[in-house]
Amino acid sequence: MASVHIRPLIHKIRGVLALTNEEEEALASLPIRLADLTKGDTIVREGDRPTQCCIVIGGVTCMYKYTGDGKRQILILHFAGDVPDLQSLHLNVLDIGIAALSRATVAFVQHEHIRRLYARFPRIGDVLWRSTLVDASILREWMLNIGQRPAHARMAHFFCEIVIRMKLAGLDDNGAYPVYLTQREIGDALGLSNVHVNRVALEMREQGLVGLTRGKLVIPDWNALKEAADFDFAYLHLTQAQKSVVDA
Amino acid sequence: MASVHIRPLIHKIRGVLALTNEEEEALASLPIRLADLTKGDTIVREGDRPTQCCIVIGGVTCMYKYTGDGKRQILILHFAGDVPDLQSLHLNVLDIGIAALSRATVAFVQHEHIRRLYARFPRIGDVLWRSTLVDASILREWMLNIGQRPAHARMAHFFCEIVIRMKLAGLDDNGAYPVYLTQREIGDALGLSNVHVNRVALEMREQGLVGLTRGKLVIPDWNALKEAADFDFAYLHLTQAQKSVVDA
DNA sequence: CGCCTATTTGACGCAAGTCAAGGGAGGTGG
DNA sequence: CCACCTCCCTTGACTTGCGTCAAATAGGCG
Repeated sequence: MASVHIRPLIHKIRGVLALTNEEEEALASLPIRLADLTKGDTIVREGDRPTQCCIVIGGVTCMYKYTGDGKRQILILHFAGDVPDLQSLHLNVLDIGIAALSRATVAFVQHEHIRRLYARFPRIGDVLWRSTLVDASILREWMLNIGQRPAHARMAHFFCEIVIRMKLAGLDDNGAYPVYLTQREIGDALGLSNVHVNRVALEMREQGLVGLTRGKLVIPDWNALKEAADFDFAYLHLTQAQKSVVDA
Repeated sequence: MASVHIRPLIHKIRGVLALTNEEEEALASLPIRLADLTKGDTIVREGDRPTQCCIVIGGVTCMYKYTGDGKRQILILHFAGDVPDLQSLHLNVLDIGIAALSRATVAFVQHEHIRRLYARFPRIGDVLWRSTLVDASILREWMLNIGQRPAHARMAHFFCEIVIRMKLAGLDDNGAYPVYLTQREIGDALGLSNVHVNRVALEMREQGLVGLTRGKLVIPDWNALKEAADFDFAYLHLTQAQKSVVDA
């Protein structure tokens, strides 16, 4: 009973590795449980001990964490093909929560099935491990961003990353990117207040760096944005195949 | 030619896994090249394509990253037994630099030897993978710390983590912890200016939360510090064995 | 049309940055 | 053994980026 839903994951893996038919079939026949989510739905919470991983099929999800006095930091976003809580395979208590930031579809796969897949196809295991390392690299860049860059560059950098990662996931809608982020959420991701995000966003709009209307992100001048962001691809660890997708 | 130098790594792995004699011997006979470093020495830099990993044997090292205009963010510290650039096994270009923050000894192991070790002893491979996930968890907590906590709590949190991780590595010198951090370095780790670190550090000293003299960190009142830090262990993913070390 | 949520705007305050200068402490060389 | 140099810590005065509070629009949706 091969599933068409798993396609985004296969697409993502293909960016790193040329899959054999056998491997692809094994992926396609992973037993999954689908869930449709609306904006704001929680997928897993801090302290959970999941027995399954979650694969993003469509929409945007975020990993987040709260301080004791209720301030939220959004740690990373995930798009179609990403597996946000792959770590739960090795760390049994979750240190983070994951929620949907837009309407989203996710697929749940029991750990045992992933482990069995690894055992049969170590190359797939390696790619998944690799993807956790790329996520860690993204975290590091965000930390640099939040710790050292002023609000303007910080936001620009955030948008640069989103654009590239959405392009990779095939979510480019003719130069518009359907993130459905509120300014409050952007603030939680950047360590800024919603009010300040608003001020900076208006400024960036005037400068023709980004447009953000009705949840769609538009970049009128990529080079200007990249410049403002002090942006360097390297941390995304793109393969040759992925680079050509991004450049297109 | 079994090496005594690798002990800290074995110690760390033992915190997670009871090693068989065979496994331990394989670890002890890993071919390594030792290097003695002085404070400030660079181990690897952004853009490198290493063919080896680096194991911290003694001292403190840090992973860091610079913005285009020369501001440094320290991303994570590493102590005896840690393997800071394990990621280089799967990602061939480094997105970060690593340097010594004190006099330090590190051991270099060629990738191929680590891969061979994995192949023979998958359990060791799993523990090493796990350790990259714990590092990622630490990064996430730092991001929350930098993004959402005010300077006072931020610093307190930083010290809490250092104490626990140094205890785990067996570096507790009767309640004093030999970090050799300058206030500038602490600032680079916390996204604060050195001047502000100084002001907050003095305040914390007056409150009896931490003492930091001649590179030795002393915690007069652990509970008070923990309280001030909004600190929760969970993100360190300690095993039962490790918890009992920390509580001691 | 009316409600709810998100964006926008303004006024104000503060945490933290910047600049600059002085004082220690450790290391080095004459 | 002293003189000097170099970091680092400390302090003060001043500035500013960003947060907070509060209220006024503007959109989307039932």
